[in-house]
Amino acid sequence: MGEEAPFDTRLALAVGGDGDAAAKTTDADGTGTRKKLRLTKEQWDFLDNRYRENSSLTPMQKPELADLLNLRPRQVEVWFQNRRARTKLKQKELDCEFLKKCCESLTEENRQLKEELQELRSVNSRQRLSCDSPRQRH
DNA sequence: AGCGTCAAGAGGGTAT
DNA sequence: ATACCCTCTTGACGCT
Repeated sequence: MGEEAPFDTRLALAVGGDGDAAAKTTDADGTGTRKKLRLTKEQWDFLDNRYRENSSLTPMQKPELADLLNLRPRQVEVWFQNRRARTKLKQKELDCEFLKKCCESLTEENRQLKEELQELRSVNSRQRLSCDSPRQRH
């Protein structure tokens, strides 16, 4: 995967284009099922830029961003929360990959060392054999 | 149909 | 007590 572009063709449909994203989040149709909100690419990019500057919100930033992007402060808060979680998960995956490589190279090193040891042992036993054999008298 | 992604809810921890 | 965070979970949605 990777830090792929989070948006695709759905983008155009996000928040229905009326700008009132917040109103679309919960039970908008009165059926008890909450509607799925997708932030627009612009909203996402804006939040992402702010996230890259600072991964946590200052108390001033939350209402400011919410106002700017026409979202509820809670939505901005949740976005940052989820963004941090995604970053952390991504890092875990990278760490895991790194450890896997370490493990592979150590396994290979171990294999080579065992091979060397085996070789040394057989050389050693051959030498002992030749020393221990009865000496020929003339 | 199953899967991945994302926004949001729930619940618990911590600092002030 | 309340504001903020983290983690896990849920539900909607698009894609294959």
